[in-house]
Amino acid sequence: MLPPAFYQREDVVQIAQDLLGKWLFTKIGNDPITGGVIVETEAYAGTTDRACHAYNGRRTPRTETMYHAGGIAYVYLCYGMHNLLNVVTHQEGIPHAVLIRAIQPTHGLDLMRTRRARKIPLISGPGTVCQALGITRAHNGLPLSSTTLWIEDRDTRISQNMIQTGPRIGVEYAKEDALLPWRFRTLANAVNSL
DNA sequence: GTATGGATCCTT
DNA sequence: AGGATCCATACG
Repeated sequence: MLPPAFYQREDVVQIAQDLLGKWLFTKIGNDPITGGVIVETEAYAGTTDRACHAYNGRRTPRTETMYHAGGIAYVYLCYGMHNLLNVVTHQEGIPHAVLIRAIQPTHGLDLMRTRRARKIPLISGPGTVCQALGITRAHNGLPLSSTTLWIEDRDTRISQNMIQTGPRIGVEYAKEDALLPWRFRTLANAVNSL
């Protein structure tokens, strides 16, 4: 389990990179454990980031979760049909978050296949991650140290030169902030050698 | 109260 | 390239 201090650091862009190689798990009800290694993330930097839901201090029932202290899940519905999982970071009152975009599955593959009704060599895309792991808005606000949803550090190392950087997906409306290189993903060969 | 569009995914 | 699908938000 990662300590609160990991999530509560100031630099959400750094945390987004540090989350690569961490292990994300869920245990929903009586289902077996499902999970895998985080291989793609995006940073969302609060009130000054046009792509962030909390841009310009927007504070609504939905965004409220991001204003909590780092170390909990922010789950919201996107495009009317997809749950998206974020890791809340920074201190209370600062609405930073990291979107989990993809995992390399390791645990509970059969169940994840059932949930997705599809093949899962690598679970790519934030909507499909939640689908495979059974994450819904019911998990919004849950600590990432809970027994239902948690992140572990298993000393999996992703070296800096195995991380690819680029602009975030689907945020064209964010004008100049859409160009920020705040999307991070591990190269395929780094993933295969896990 | 209504209108608008989205941190997506899948099929054509 | 486009349709699905509906909540969250902004506005009046």
